Amino acid sequence: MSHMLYTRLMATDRDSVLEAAVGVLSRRPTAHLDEIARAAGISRATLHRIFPGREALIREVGMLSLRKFADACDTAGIEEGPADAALRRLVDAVVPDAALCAFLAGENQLYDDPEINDLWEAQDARVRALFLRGQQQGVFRIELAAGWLSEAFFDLVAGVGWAVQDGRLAPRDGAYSLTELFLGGALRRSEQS
Amino acid sequence: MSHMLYTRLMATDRDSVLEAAVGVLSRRPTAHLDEIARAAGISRATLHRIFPGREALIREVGMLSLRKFADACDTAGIEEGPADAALRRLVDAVVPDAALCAFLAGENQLYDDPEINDLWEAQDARVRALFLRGQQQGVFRIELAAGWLSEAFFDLVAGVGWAVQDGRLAPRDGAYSLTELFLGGALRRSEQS
DNA sequence: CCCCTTTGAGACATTCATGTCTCACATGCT
DNA sequence: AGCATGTGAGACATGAATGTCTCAAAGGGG
Repeated sequence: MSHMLYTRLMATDRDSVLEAAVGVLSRRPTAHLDEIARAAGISRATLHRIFPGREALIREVGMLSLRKFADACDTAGIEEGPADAALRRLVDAVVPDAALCAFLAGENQLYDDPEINDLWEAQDARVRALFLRGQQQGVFRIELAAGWLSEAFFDLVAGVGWAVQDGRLAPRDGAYSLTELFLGGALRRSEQS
Repeated sequence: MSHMLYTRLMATDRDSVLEAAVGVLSRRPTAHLDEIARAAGISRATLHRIFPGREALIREVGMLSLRKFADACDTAGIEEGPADAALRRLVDAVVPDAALCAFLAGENQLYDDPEINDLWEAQDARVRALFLRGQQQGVFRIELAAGWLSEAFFDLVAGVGWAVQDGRLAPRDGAYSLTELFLGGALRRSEQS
């Protein structure tokens, strides 16, 4: 009985620790465990009790980030309807977790793990497919490779994550700024489409 | 006499080592000194003779990167003429050294150094001023904050650096892809401006 | 041809983050 | 109150990367 309760408490604890870890690691990938533990409000000993070691912690953060990104793609339904509308939905779904994407972008060592790499590859393929579909639908420019659009999109999502974390961008401006710049570009147009 | 010759040799050596270091560090900020030395084609001992230690090496790479970026801003003449044309010139000037920007973006610890931070602040201010001028000239959209445009621009430059380094983007496509996406956005427009 | 300088390879000490352990304390339940 | 479990603080060992040294070899200049 108490076992199940502990399990549930541990679960929420794990996630809250992981989110605190993202906050630190997305900004400083080499942060010490002391720092991460302090950010999570626990001691280094407890951190070690939850995760066997640094490697495991990083891995778990990566898995959480990828899971959340996959969830965002699901809720946004990026394979449904017009590609531009799908992308707008994706932005809205993913910007709240932009810090996770910033972490994924900065922690290249993550992709040494085959499972992580496969998961990432799968999500990346989904996004690439979205851009490819958009080009076939005639809503995205065909002069820019779908792979580049996908890559640039991730870069900007990560950029929003960093900017919000450092207070250079208001959280509520994130989605708008990202969507407008990515879809519309920086140039002002006399003739509005 | 031989002294001056040595000095010159050392100087070119320093720069070539720094460039090799950028190649490694922009992708893996935690790379060991062995790795960096091997990438530069020298031994760890010689690396230590040129730079007192890891910290100094990182610092020098940061200084070189900032210097090169400042040079790119100078050659592009970003404070001259229409802002959109200035930005195109800046892209052309900076894309060859995009890996350096990728390094600057990933090595946040760099900015603990006041001198580095000041140099960066100065360049960032120049780019922000460019976007602000563009907005005043009516060529850049005013719905997007100049600070955000500047930040997103750096993110995309770094993204180009990473993509080129990993072979996901052809070097000669870098400038075009960056300019077109950043200025024009991903959306295709029926009425071409 | 000899000497000077630089380099590379390796051994060695040192530092620091990590991983492991113990113990005292707090909290929650019976 | 008594007990059990989880936690924090700290000591300690370990391992890896760094910093320092020596020495033999290579290359260049006089």
